[in-house]
Amino acid sequence: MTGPTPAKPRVRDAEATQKRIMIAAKKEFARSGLGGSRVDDIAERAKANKRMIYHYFESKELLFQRVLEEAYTDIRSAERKLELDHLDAKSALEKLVRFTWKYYLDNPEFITLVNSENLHKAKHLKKSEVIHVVSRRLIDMVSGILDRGVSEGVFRENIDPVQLNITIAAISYYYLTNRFTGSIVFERDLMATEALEQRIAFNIETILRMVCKIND
Amino acid sequence: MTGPTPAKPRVRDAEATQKRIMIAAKKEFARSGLGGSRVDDIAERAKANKRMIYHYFESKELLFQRVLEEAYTDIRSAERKLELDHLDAKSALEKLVRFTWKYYLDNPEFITLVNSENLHKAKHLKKSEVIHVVSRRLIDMVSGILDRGVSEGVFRENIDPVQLNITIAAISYYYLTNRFTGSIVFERDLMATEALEQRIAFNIETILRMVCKIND
DNA sequence: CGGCGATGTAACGCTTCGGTTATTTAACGC
DNA sequence: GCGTTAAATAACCGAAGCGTTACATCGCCG
Repeated sequence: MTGPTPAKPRVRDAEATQKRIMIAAKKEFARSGLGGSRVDDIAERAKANKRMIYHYFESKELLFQRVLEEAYTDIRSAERKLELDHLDAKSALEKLVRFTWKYYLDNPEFITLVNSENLHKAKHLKKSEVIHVVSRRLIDMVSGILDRGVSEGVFRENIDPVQLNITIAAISYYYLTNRFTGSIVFERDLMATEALEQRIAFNIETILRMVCKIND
Repeated sequence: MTGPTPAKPRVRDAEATQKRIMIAAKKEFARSGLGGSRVDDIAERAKANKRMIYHYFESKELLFQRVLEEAYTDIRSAERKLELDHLDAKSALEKLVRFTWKYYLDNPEFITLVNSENLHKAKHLKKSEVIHVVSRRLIDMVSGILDRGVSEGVFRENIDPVQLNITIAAISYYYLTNRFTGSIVFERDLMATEALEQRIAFNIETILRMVCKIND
């Protein structure tokens, strides 16, 4: 990707400018949503000119679509790198739950982008081509773990992989996206270190008790 | 509140106007978020004048705060009307899970308002006085059910009522707030009647398996 | 080395939006 | 009925905000 001439410093670099715009846009969209973000702010943050945004991305909405697509392909690609196949089913599932939690925690912009997209009834994601390919692989992964768990005799039968997938995401996603109102409603700092540790432990237990035949 | 003269029809009715503004604002804020909503649109929808909004509510933000507060007191008051005390612990918990699901389903604006507030880091809810009172009652309610379940010998001990509360909300909330992107990612209509029935069943099972000592 | 497309800058235009001012009109006590 | 106060309207203002236009400059290839 860096090309055959990495030593040659280019003053004008189309690729680098686009990347800076994407990174800046992701941050801005995550901070303020699609409607709340300002194109001028994105340009400034990207150390680029507003004209460049329209040159490379055509419109604010198309830029948002690109950012959103990248966010989805990024998380799906990280999931695939987990290499869960060589683990026993229970360990694989626990690792997936842990991964999901940590990914949301480390990449809070993913959550905000998805929230913003749902406020717009997924009109941008609808136009995306790649989304189906990467999504199917995730479902297949969970489906595979479930099947393996049944063969091993540790998981219950006939669990819908989609429902499980949604639940794994839900228990981490909700906690983190609503951390501000949640900290007020429940009168405790949900982002304190011990609170976070307590939550991931609770989440693992929730999922394992859901799928496992026997619970200690 | 209606006063001693309910039969007398008043052309100018401060109370009614304020109520119309609140209802209109709730719809608009739910549809577009705080940033995406337009004060003019709220005024039009309320069949009032923009000046009236500023007269009664001072600013767009304070109007949002009032709408948000009302949304919270509404759901908490509905929860209290459930009368779960006379039920056995397991039935009470199942009823609460069903209620939460149905409430989010019937009042989608609650979810969008909370999302919008979290995008703003709960700056409006922070200023609210009533929120703590109504929230504490919810936690006490779940805490009571858990205690009763332990006495009855059906629930496990030492389950954190706050974590359980969060999880009950999460598994319904996430499914519904992300129904648009979810329907694309999972390639099925998450809002189809059978899909909704499947989900509530899955959610009840998730919660009961989490707290119950023995699962069939 | 010269021209041409790709990369970049700056300033502007037209609309929208939150909030205000000026003005009108209904209700109600006296 | 009449004057005062509260309720309501409409026209307006300044600031943003998205997107464009006009203009400059770099790099590359013939």
